Amino acid sequence: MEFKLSATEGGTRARAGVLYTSHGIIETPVFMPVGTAGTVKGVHTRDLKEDVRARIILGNTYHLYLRPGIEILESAGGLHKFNGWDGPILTDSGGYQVFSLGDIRKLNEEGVQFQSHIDGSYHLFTPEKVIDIQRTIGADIMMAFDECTPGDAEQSYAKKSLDLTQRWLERCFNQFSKTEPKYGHNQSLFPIIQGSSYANLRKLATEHVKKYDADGYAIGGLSVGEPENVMYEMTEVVTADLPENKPRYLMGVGTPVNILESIERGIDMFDCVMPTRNGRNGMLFTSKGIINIRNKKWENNHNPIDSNGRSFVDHYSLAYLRHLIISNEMLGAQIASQHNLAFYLWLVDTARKKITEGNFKSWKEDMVKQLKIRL
RNA sequence: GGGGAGAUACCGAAGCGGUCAAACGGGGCAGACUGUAAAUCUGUUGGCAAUGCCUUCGGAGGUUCGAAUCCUCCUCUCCCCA
Repeated sequence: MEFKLSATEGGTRARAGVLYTSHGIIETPVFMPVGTAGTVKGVHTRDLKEDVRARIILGNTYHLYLRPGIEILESAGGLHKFNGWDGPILTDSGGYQVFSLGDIRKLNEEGVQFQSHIDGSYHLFTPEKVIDIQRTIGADIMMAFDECTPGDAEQSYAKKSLDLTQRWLERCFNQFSKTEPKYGHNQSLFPIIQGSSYANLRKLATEHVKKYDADGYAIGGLSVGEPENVMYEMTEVVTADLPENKPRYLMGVGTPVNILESIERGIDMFDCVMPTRNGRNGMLFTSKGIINIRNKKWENNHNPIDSNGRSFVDHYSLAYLRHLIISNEMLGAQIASQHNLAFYLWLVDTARKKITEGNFKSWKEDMVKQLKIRL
């Protein structure tokens, strides 16, 4: 995998680049729709590609391992064949589930024992196993197995957690070098920088991951309960020390404002469930601000969802979408998800364009104001 | 014509002498959601000058210190038999 910077903007750390993968090129900054269980919920791959214009999507190791199971994925010929998405795929390692599954998992040096949220059965994830599973899934970008440390962790715990993540990283890279891709395309492994809300730990973590000379670097453990300004501070601390010639991925972030602020701080890649999950729950992101489509005020508004939107679903009316969401009609969730994703991709595409033109910063300032408005 | 059951807030439905402005569902209204245990979850839902007051449980009377709850009459609905 190769990454080339194509433009930077003076006075900021914003960058535009191109990431070359076996399944196609990815222009950055990029937003990657989350497809946990092998599907970006409610959106067809054709629409993802042609309408949303997604360049890469996510899958999740933990969820795919539990269902459909790696045997099925292997016999399908990998996730690309299984779900029909022929573009690049990034898989999260299950590290986030170490965080989000809270009380149904146990963590020790060897790895994490999970209790399946589906049937309660016990499963052990180790760094080695997680690499093996991601080999079988066939992800273009695999993520290291980490502990996603909560944003409000005590420094002593954050340090202990970071140390564990670092020992696991060593084991991930060992297993990575001992194994081969299964389907004839290249796979990369990205380390994840932890350190909770402590700048000194984040710096240590950044120095540590650089030793692996990976194809890209991820920042994890942000947007997990810490204040927004802390998230930006931590991002700055890390991007200051990362190599310029490798992509930086800020995991799980975020709101449209978070994304613009983080692009300014030198991030190239993002993913977040927000456009799909919040979309299903009635929240629309637009270039004019945020809409809660369930609110009564949209009941009789027959204007398009987003007159500036570039998705074909944007011509549906606000009143119609409200009706669908209120009635729990599945088309409502589909339209809202597709609209939001198309908006997110428009946002990063436009950011890229502005960086290339050298006027990102001023555009960003205006957009941030607009994006915070509740319509 | 005879016998029986019932009428509770926007809807359905508990409650059957005080702790009832009234459980629980649904619907309505609003909020949350950041590497997806989420088409989920939370709050609220008689009125008001609101740590209190006012009006409410089909209608009108009555019993009682006190009634959605007991009694009388009326109105309406449903079921069974002719």
